[in-house]
Amino acid sequence: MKKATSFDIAHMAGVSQSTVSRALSDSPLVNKETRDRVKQIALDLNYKVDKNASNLRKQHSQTLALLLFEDPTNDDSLINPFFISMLASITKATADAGYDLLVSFQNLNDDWHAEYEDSNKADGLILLGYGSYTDYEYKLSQLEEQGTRFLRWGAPDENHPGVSIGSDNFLGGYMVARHLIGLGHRKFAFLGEANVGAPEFLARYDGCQKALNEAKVDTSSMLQIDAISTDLDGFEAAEKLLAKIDHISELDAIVCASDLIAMGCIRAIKSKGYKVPHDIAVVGYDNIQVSEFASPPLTTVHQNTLLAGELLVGNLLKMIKNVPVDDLLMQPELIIRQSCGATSQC
Amino acid sequence: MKKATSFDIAHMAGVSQSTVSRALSDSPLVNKETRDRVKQIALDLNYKVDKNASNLRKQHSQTLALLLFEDPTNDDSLINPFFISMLASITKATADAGYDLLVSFQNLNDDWHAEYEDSNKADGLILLGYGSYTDYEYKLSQLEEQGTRFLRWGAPDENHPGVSIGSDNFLGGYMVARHLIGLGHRKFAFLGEANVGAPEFLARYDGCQKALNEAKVDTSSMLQIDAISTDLDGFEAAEKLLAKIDHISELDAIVCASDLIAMGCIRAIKSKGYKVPHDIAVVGYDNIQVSEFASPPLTTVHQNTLLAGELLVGNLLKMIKNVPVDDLLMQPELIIRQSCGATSQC
DNA sequence: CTGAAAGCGCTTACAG
DNA sequence: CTGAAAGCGCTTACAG
Repeated sequence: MKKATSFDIAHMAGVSQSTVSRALSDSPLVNKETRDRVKQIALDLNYKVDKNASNLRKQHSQTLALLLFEDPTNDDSLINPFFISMLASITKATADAGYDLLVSFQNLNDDWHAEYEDSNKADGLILLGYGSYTDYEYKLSQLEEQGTRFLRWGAPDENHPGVSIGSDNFLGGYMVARHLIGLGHRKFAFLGEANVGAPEFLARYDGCQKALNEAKVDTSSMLQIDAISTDLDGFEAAEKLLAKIDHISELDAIVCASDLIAMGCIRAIKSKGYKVPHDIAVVGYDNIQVSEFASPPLTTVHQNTLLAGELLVGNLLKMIKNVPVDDLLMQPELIIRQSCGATSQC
Repeated sequence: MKKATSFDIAHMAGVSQSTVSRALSDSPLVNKETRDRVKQIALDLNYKVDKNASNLRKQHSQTLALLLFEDPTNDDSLINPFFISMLASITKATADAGYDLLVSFQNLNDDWHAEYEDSNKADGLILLGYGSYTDYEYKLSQLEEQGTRFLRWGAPDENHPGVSIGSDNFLGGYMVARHLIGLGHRKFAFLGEANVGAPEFLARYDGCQKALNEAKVDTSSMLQIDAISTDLDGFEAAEKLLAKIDHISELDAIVCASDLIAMGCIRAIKSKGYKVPHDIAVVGYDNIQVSEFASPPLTTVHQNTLLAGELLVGNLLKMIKNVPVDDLLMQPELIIRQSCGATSQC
């Protein structure tokens, strides 16, 4: 059976096709009785407005595109749990706004910047990725040049084109260190890259440093080992760290740049026969689901992904309506569990 | 700047608009030089074919829709990790096939069945949901009646309309029990719903029973406590279970219908001062990421989500091309870790 | 309140 | 190998 068109409805209702279109879009221009009749027939025929035709005519798609890209050094079968959480909230917020969501995993090398808005597949883009945006800053500029509406998840940065929404990683790192200092810890190590290639991690590291400096803790000999956000890298980084010291007592606390790193770190510590937090405190970042079930449960920093998704979608929609929008920095929240030694049940 | 159209390109290339269209779609009908010239101009202008126009004309959308729905009794901010894994693999497989993916979280009550294909937003649907399909069997029938191409994730079932791809939960449950029996366990309990409302769980339960019967284990007094797939429900179900017995030695092994249930179960056992697997073995199902980092690491059943995604997308694409497609049952895989007492490091 | 008409930007028979 | 033309199914000025 061929799909019904607005002409079919018009014929059956004894009105013009224009009237059908108006009735179906609840135009106040059409007589209530006519409208109800048309709507009933549409319902009976299971008629749905053809989106392609409608979008072509209206010159927009009523859909948003979510471009997810991860550090290609990561195993791509394993999506960062934090992203997943964002994905879920963006999906929800998009649906709530009456838009469709096109989801796409992008390789950093692909020609992703061009595909979506230009072809009218989406009215705007959300860019979600870890790591340094410098790698594809050129692409962002191009996006902007083309007049594409896009919003980036990440720290606002004057040097980057476009507007962004991000979580205050500096503050998060600061909060973590303040908390550990308050618990009496003084000898710190940091696991995770702390360079411009990983701006989120670097900000966490810097925030940490600030708290230590404020507390007059000597950080000149503070150890830092690179690790990307995986359990395995965390494990290996912790092993390297442990190999560098003579005795576990040389360290009070290990600040990990992410929960995944912390999970691996705890594994490595345990495998050497040490106990967390008895021998050493470990904290993570992200509050991924695993962190709650870790042993011991991980003290970490929570980012409100639900709010983030709503903000991302809400502001992108504003941009599409040509409402100017500012960068946004969200406040993280410290989640205190057992791994730092703060609670009794260790 | 207004977006370039194929007419603009035609004008600049000094050819007709038809030729531009042909050149851009690599039609062999057009002279190589003409084609190259047209393509170069398109590149210079950053021209992209308008999808709405193209789709309208071709009468298909080159996109697939993924409809995710969960048991509404679940907290909807928490997506089942197994789904997430499926989502990732479906996204990838869809992209590999050159299709776009529309993602949507559905409420079981919504009018989801009608929206997608009828409006030409998608060429086909993938339905992904836990629980019983009987609730919305009517909607599936309607989908079929309308000639919508759709594929369901779940156990093939003669009573359900449409074709499905699923994992053999009965076999998974059977494998788990066989393994535990081989380890010498005889006194079993099952945590998770085992009724028609949760067909996946029921199949796991039944498979378990079969192995026990084959091994001549008396199952007449086997305890079973309902739980949906959350950590909290697992915790509460385990507490109920523990309250029903006089001493932990009355139980050898607890088979949990999902990893999330198992996580809660282990927490409950530990909180009572017992040790897993020393005092009692616990196994899960799904092999979600958490299971590996659990303490002790969880013995569980892995479902190959990567393959599942490829199969789902591949077969849906076949259906769209009117190639007949059969139901598929995938083989699960037992993942042996410490929680069952099989490995030394307990 | 309603209808006839134009046009969104393509693809693809049809004709040469 | 190329072009003129039709038409996909809508929405929305325009005219009444």
